[in-house]
Amino acid sequence: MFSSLQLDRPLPPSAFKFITLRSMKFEAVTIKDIAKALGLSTSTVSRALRDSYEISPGTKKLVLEYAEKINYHPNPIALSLKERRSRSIGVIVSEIANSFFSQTINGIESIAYKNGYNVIISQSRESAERELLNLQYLTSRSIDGLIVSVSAHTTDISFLKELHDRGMPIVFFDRIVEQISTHKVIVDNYKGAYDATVHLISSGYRNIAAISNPDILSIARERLAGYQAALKDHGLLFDASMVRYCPNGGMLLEEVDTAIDDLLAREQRPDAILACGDKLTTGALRVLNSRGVKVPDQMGLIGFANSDMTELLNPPLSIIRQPAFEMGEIAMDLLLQLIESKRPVTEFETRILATELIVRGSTRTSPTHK
Amino acid sequence: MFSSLQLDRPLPPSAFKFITLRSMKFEAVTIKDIAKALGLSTSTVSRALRDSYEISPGTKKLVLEYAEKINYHPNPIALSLKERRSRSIGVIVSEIANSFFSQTINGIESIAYKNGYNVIISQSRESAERELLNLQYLTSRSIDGLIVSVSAHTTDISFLKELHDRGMPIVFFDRIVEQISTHKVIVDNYKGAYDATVHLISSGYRNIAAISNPDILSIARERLAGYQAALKDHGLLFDASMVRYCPNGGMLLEEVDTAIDDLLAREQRPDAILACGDKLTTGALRVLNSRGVKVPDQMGLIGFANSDMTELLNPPLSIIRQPAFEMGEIAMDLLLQLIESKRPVTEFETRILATELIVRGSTRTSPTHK
DNA sequence: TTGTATGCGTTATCAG
DNA sequence: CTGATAACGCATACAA
Repeated sequence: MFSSLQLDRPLPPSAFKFITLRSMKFEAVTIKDIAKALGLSTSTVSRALRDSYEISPGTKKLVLEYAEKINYHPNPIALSLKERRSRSIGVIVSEIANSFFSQTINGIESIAYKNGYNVIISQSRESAERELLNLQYLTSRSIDGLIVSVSAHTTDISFLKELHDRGMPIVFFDRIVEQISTHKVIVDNYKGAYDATVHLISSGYRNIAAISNPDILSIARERLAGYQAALKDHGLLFDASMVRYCPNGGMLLEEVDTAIDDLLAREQRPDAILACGDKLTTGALRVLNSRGVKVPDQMGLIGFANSDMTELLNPPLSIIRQPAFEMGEIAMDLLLQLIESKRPVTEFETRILATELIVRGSTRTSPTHK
Repeated sequence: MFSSLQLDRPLPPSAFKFITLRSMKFEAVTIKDIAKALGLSTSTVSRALRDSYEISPGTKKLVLEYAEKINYHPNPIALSLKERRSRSIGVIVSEIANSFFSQTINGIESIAYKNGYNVIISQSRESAERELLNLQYLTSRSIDGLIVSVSAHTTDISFLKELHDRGMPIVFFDRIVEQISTHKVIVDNYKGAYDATVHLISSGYRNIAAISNPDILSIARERLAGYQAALKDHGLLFDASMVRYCPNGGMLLEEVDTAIDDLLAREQRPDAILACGDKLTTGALRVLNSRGVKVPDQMGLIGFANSDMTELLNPPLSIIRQPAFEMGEIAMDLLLQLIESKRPVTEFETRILATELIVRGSTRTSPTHK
């Protein structure tokens, strides 16, 4: 059954070739071709195709049938030039190969698809320079709108601001820019971090550290605020030195290494860690594993995470999950409103979605608190 | 430090609004604006911008400086219309939110970016219909080329074939279409599966089952061929009933459930499983966990996987890793060759990359075999 | 009901 | 060295 393949399968993983022919460029059918073939003018054909009331049923039928037959499709580029809209939108994220973002893009794409829009994706890889380049590139590609989650290093928002001021529809999600008034989609980061911290506390942990994205990101500040409030509400002291920042949001392995090692080396060593970002959660877990620190017995850990692999971890890891797909859907939806609103937009929304606290497995000790 | 945020942070996760004004549409600067402002003709401006030899240094300087000042960027849509190329390529994968594909897209995007190309992504979600729709949509968007990994259900390749025959540059990767002669990028699936199976055998497993993508995919056949050969080379019997197929490649949870449950219910129950696809690997692990079957003590497991979470699993899981990023880079590179070759292409390559067998953790029993 | 002319932004061809 | 004009594919105001 599989033997044929087994026999003629070349084993060495090297490149091999086979010969074929390939010629002419890909040429599309135009309205002109139809007009010529049918002895009509291009305008008549155009109108027939758009089902204009001015065209007789006969010609209409003739044109439509012929168009169908030769597989005519209007050239979207010509249309874009005419309509001054490209029907494509740009998305900027820090990296595609990150569950949260790929799920968000998934949501964006699904709504875009339904509405006949293309999604053009580019990654900043947490570099503000690259983000700016992408931004310039995308806008020079005449996109109709932009969905953005800024990099961990973005401090200069002047280009985004100018873009917005000049009328480019923009929707921010997750890592938003607070200073720009437009639609925004975020989760309740404060509550997510608060609840997660409370979960750690009620699991018996008392000395809870946090690792965070850089402070310039609003999500980082919100999450830390939630963390801090939870500590306070449960009579625990907030110690700023128990918070470690990773400038690249965990994109660099070393920064998580040092953050965790720093915490482990403290004389008052934490008994649990709150990881305030997807990459930070996986990073913390990786480092703790490699240092031989058992989670959750020797160190409690909870963090923001979206990969479906987290449910397979053993011992199980409790996480704070963001509704990534829905965030993408909503962002695209809001963007479409901006793009397609004829009149000036006067109100902007900030959609705050709930996070999901997924508690997995048993906790280290029986709760001593509440 | 964080107290300001903590105070004014709205706690209930509901939508709130604030008022702003927003008016005019986003209008780009054109060559005409420059011409008018400088009292020149559009052709002169165009030539000055392209640094043509016919233009005097004085005018050139004038134009360039003014263009810089008012932030001129050529309209790519007008350029596309003129040059009959869009400088964007289409990518079709089964789903973005899958580590393998998102890493591949990462690679594609990085090469595309360097060469001034846009990447337009769409997902088939393992549906042949949706794949066809996407294909029609992308080609009607006048893309310059296509990078495709077909869905698990794709049997009718006539549209792809016609596209290719009409001159559309196409590169296949991973799930290739063997019948179409063009560049292809795959890993040595046969060897990957062979080595993985040998690893299971040398770990002491003797009764090795496999779960696979549908047989119509060449990668599925190649992997099973490798599996089968490894069994044979080690004196083990191949039993076709030990192979279970998941029609949707593991995209549906139930299909993995039944595949694994079937295997567990056999009178001669397998002692190990080879999972021949990323989704199948995570799926198998999920089901085994939920059924209380301990890996690797009660059931050996090895599979194709790309998520970086797999390294955090405990007990550790050995996997077969595909160099996803590199595959993307190579695919984009080959596509650029096709797009930018002036003369007809006469030779097509199939790049076969090596998989990486990542062995993690200790094996269940000491090897009884070699 | 159909055809002609114009413009979207750009470059290429041809004149001047 | 610079300017006018046509063309890319399409839609539409205007003419017939």
